[in-house]
Amino acid sequence: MEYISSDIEKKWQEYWKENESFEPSEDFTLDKKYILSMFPFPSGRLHMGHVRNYSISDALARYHRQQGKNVLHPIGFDSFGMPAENAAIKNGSHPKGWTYDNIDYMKNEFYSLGFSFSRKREMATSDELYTKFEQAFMIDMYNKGLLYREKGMLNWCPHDQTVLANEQVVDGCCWRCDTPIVKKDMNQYYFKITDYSDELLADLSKIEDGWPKQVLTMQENWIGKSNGLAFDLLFDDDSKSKLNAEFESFDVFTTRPDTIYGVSYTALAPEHAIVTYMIDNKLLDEDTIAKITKMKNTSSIDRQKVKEGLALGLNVIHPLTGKTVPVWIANFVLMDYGSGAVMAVPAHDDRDYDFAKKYDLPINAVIKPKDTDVDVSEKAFTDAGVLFNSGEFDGLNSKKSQYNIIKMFEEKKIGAKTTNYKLKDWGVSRQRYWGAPIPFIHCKDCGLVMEKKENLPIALPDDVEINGEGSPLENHPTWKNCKCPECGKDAVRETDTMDTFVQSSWYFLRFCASPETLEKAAFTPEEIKYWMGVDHYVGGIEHAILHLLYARFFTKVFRDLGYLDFDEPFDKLLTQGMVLKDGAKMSKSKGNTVDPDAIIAKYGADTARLFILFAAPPTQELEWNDSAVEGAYKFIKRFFDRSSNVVATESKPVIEHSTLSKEEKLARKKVYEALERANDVFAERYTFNTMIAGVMEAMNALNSQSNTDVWSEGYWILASIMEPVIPHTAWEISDKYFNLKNLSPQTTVSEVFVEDSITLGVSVNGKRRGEVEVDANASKDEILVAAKAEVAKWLEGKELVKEIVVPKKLVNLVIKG
RNA sequence: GCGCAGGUGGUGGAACGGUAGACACGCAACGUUGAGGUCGUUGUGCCUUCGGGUGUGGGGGUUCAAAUCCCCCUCUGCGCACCA
Repeated sequence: MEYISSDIEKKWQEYWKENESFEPSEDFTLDKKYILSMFPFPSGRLHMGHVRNYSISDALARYHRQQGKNVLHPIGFDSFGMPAENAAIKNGSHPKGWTYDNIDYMKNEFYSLGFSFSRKREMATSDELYTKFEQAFMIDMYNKGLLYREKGMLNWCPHDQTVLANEQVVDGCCWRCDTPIVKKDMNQYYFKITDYSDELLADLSKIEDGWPKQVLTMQENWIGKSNGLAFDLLFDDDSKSKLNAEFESFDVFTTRPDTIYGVSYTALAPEHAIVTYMIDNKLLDEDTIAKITKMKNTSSIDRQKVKEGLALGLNVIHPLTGKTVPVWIANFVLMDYGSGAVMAVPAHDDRDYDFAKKYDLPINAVIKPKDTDVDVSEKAFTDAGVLFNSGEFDGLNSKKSQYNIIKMFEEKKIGAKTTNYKLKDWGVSRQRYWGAPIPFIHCKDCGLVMEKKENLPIALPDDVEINGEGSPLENHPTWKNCKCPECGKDAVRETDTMDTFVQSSWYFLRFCASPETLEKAAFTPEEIKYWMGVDHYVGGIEHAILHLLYARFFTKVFRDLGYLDFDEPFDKLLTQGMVLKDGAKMSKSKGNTVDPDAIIAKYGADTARLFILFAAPPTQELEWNDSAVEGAYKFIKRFFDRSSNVVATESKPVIEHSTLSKEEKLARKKVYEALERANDVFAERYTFNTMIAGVMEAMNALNSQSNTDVWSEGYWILASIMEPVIPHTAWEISDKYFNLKNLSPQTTVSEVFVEDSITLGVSVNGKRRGEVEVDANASKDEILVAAKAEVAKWLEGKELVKEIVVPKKLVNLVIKG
């Protein structure tokens, strides 16, 4: 019988659909596994990265299903977002039609790959039902103070005409279209993620066993916690009067209080309130104001290129020495970190050093290495060391003095130990159409008012014109008009929509909702309790910060809102590597893509899945290789063809091992080795490539013998091992010969590992010189006699100083002379 | 600059201190074939005077034994980056 992939795959895909083979049970007493892969954006067609992502999660899902677990393996679409609008502008399509057409197409692709998703839980985040529950959460979060509206300087992408979160600005440019970001002053909604900075950082320890270290580190760096001293710098009298007594002081933060005696100037961000006051009140000359304005309008990338500054003509008093210190503006001081002002110690900070050199400011060294003198004539000395020229702290090391200096500031009540974070609140409003509307209303009398929950969802209007200019909701003639839920007077809806990362921050909770729950609630507490946390989360490393941080944040918020009672959503995270071709990431612009549909048409889904899981371990990059794909196809064909050696049976054949020939014994051993490797791979290593290699070895060994029972037993087990990888072929074989009974937990047989004789490597001084075959029960002395005979020529005339026998592995003889 | 990951045949990759290169791709030879492909068998790290030598980015160390552990260097990829 010939292997015709299309016939077999179609047959089983229909069978799985008709039999609802992959729907999870609602029996919450069963052992569960929640296997989740990051859901896709409905871009139109699957790419190889998708195939890899879902091949990995599907293998996990199918394995655990075979093991008798109640498996939830859902799929959905992250379907709001700008590409739908961009397509609308380009082709005149409607974002909704475009999106749902793409979803239909991609769903077919998924099922043609044989992925074992729960069909009943399919959803898209642009579904009105999804929006309904999400809007209710927004209202809850607002009421809890976790969502707020504020005017501020925002990241604005001039190309996409929308605001971006800090996380979405990459190297000063838009993460989507690479356009340089400009700052724009406007109203924006924020999630108060900074309330959770400490917990998001601390709880990384709760998931460190299940997450890649790289991701943990990236999140840690992103949150960016640093401890230090915050204190006020008081203006001298002259400066106070210059400022019309409006300002007494300003606040600075330092992580190096040990260098405080080295302060030779201070610097404000160009956006600092004192600078703004001086500009507004004409306390600076025209030329200076023009320079500051230019500084403020320079993009963040350009601002990093060269240090610029200006003296303000103000002085503050050093809190410890009492000396006056000049106040400057410096472009490297960031308004949104700390207080937007710094104390500058050029002798011990690289940035301060460059700036001092440029503007000829004093460089006063106060820290030196333990054993030598310090030299700051060429560059700053930024290491920790020993203090000098530091009054009562002379002679202390950096660490000790930091503690003492902070303590002294606290005792004198002129400063305090302070923690700063790089993490900022998450700006979530977008001035776009294709997103979830923010369910808030602006009333002239009542101000910002929440929509009533019974009126949700606030759905998008379909009749919009999308031309890329301004917000279609803002320009819609009627949609935004409404009545105030509080006073009933005319009011207008918020026309901003939510960042699409909001939808992906809780979709994994929505998947827990059973078909019965779907309409009634986002999910029930029982469902969440049973299915969460996600046992295996599979996705790309590119989400290491954005999505994974936001999802962790939402989980903690939902916990505090009382919807659930755990801290972290994803127990284990598997970040798959990229799919490359010719050494570069597959992309349309590079023209090096391989279309999954074409591979399925030519070789079948099983071949695509086998190649992808065999070519590299899942966490590594995967280089596409056409002839290796061909190789995967040939293996499946061989696997299928040789199944003709099997005799149909409904239970695994019982074999009397001792009566078998050497080849037959070896075949059984290889089969059971493959089984043990498979169990190990699924338990912790996920190196499917080695599991498949084990099956190939077993196949090679089976082919070297002709015992029908050994063939049947071998296929009983190998088809079970391979089912998560090549499900169609495995079900076809298992159905034909085993009535599918072998797709179940497999037990090992210890007798196959018992050997009559074993081969040991023999090395002399660690170098391999030969091998000996000895009886399995041979004593150490017997082994040594044989080993010495084997390598006699190497031992001749030498003194044997040590003999090491590693059981079942090797013998090492150490000689001298 | 800081952090993380990594460097093994012609290629993808095995080897969780114990016979380096499993398994596969590629290549070569032979068989099958009118030819090509498929399929099957065999070989394949490098050098070699066929004794052997050498070999996991480079150098050192620990060990009876190191791709694996430790130190230094180097290169590559990824992330963060004027964060005070």
